[in-house]
Amino acid sequence: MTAAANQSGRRPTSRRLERAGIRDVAAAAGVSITTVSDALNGKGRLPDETRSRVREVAERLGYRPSAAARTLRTGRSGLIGLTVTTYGEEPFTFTEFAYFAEMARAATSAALGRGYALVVLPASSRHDVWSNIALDGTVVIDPPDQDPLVSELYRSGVPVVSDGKPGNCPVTAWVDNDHEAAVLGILDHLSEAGARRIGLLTGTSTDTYTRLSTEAYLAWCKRVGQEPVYETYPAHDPAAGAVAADRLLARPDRPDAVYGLFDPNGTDLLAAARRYGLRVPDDLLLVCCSESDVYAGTEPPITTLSLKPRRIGTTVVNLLIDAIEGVDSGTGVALSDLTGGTRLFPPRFRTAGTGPPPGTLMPTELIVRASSQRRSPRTTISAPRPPGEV
Amino acid sequence: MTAAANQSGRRPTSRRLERAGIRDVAAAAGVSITTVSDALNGKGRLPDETRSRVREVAERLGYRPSAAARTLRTGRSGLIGLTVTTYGEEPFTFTEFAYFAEMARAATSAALGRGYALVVLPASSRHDVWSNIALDGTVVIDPPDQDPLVSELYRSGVPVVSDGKPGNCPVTAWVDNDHEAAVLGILDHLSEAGARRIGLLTGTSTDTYTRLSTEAYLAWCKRVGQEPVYETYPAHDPAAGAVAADRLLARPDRPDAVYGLFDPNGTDLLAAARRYGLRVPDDLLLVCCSESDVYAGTEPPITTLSLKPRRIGTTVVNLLIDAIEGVDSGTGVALSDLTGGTRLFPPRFRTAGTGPPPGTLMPTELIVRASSQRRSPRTTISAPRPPGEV
DNA sequence: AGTTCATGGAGAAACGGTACTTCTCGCCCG
DNA sequence: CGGGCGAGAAGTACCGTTTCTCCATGAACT
Repeated sequence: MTAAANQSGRRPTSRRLERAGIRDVAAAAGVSITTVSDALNGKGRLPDETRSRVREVAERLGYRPSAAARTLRTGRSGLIGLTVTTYGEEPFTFTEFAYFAEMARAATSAALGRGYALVVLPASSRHDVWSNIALDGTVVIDPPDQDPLVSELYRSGVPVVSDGKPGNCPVTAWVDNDHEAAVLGILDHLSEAGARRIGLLTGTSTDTYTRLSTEAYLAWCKRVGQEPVYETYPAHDPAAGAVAADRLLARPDRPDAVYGLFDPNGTDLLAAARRYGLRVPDDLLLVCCSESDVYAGTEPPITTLSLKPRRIGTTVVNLLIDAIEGVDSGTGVALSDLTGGTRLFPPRFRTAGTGPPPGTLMPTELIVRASSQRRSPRTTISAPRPPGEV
Repeated sequence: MTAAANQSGRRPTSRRLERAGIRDVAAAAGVSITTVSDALNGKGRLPDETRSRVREVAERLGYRPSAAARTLRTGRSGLIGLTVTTYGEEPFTFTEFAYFAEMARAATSAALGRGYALVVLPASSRHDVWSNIALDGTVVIDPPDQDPLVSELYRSGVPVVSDGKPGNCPVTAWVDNDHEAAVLGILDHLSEAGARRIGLLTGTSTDTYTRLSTEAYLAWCKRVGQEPVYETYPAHDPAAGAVAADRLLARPDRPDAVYGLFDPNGTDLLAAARRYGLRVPDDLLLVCCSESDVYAGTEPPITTLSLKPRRIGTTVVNLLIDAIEGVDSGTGVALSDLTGGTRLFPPRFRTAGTGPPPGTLMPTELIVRASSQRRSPRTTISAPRPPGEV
């Protein structure tokens, strides 16, 4: 059955050593290309015998369907963009901080588990790079207010799910930690450990994380009647953190406990404390937000707040893929409900409509170590573990 | 000029709110789609007036060319795969170690700079994920001998460049550090600092890095007449490292200097030394291979070997894109030369032919800190910086 | 006046699949 | 005995670009 591909008249020029196409398989198996497509994709009504025969022929010919052609026809590429923010001159902070690294890893893994692959794209990349890639959807990390990129993606119909509650950008959905609850929890924790004046090391940027956390701190201060004691610095500048930590401990109204919002704050504060002869936790209680496990090994070990980035990454991707498949699957599996808005943990998805995009708040986890306890150190107690993986 | 797209008779069904296509632009501008394509891509012979008019119309309509269609037609997707190895049960070690994280970041950046985006793909992902993505080429990190994935990619004509000298897989090109020179340099450095018996903490896996480094160590021992003192452990198991470090220092023939091949070895060895009451660097000289800057802050700071992952990532990607564009550009910019084989720093590219794939060896950098010096600590001396960026 | 040539642009064939629609049977049933 | 039905499979219109070929037209040249 060498009814070659040429017989179909579709290949006028002599075929070079190019890859086998679906037509070659069809010719070799003595069936139509429709049958080949159906057999390989498990569609259509075909007896198992035909199906397996076609598959075998395809295997023998080393046939690999063209992803480009499939994407063009089906409108789905199986590609998800992972937008990473860019600070300063460096292309992006992707993998710079443990948070992003872990989040990205979990996101990649989750996407792959559902048959999608992730494309890493800095938000600042040239427009042509973005539009040169067929994306089924995009995960955007911590979008700034009015991000033009996000707006355009959203407008052009590409689902966008953000990690971090978006400011003014329209997104399909978003996921974030309950930063307010986290900060309040830490402040209470420090209070219970005996802190009388709790300081905050925070950032100058206006992203949601910094803003919500700082606001929660200020609200707490007002509530308990403590004068706020905080220092700010540009979080993306690693050197500035040490300086700010020093400033905070050099103040006349020096705090006896500090919460640092960013990953390196723990070591910065520890070093500053050492310079001022302050002993941790005796003279100074310390907590910082970090995903790094180096704080389990510092002297003393430092209590950290984990944002559980893996959980976030997984959730974000799943939400995005739900949106992609829900919206486009045609069957219209109406998962829609209510009017959208913030809800707690078990994420759901809203298919269409107006109003605020649905958001999901994920809990954080406080890993209590010696630096925030005046007695019985070395105990590691976690907040009650919520359901869900990771 | 509402000569609508329907006039062409190509859109029988009523157009919904879909994105504008090139036909819509052509109709709106009153030209043919060829002209639109040429105008937008800077091709063809068109007066500037037409060009700018078409561009303006396209802009007004919010036209974005379909990446899928372009890919199908041109055979180029602008996508590069970044294959990450997978250890144990975790999906992949991507971003697990600082080396990979930095390398990936540099690779992403380099690719973007040349108009390509990176797709992160674990080597273990299901075959269908791989073949579902149109890749112009692939970067593979540390391929194991006879990697079937790499073989198939290579066979199907996709350029493959590996980070790490490949074992038996055919690749287009590869980049690696000069591990032998690095290890010999460290051993000499430790010797000069007064070490009499240098131990090695190495891995059990058979990847090139581990193998070459260990062999270099053994060769050095034989040359200087020292009995080898080393312990091995599965490098992907973080807990095993501490145990192995302990074993090494518990030996009757305890070394007075140790080089640890993996990132966490520094802290592991430091902790083990403390347990045995050994002072660093007085009783024990320490060097480990790491990209982490925590070793600048340990007590004492630890001398590290940096593999300069950013430089590697950049080089790998550039080599790959050279291969992609060199092979397919048709113009045949014959960069070809010689017969291929290992060469030092300035990377070149071989277009075709048989024989060993061209490899590029990149130098490493020893960051000397207190842990490997008996006198005058705190000095940071680098190896002479080679040309090239980063 | 007829041939070149450059200019500006249109036509249509791919690219390689997928998904409707249609066709041909053989069979069952009224 | 005709029509409906369902299985098995083929036909073919797209998906939205790029690119190759070709066609006018007018100016310049012989």
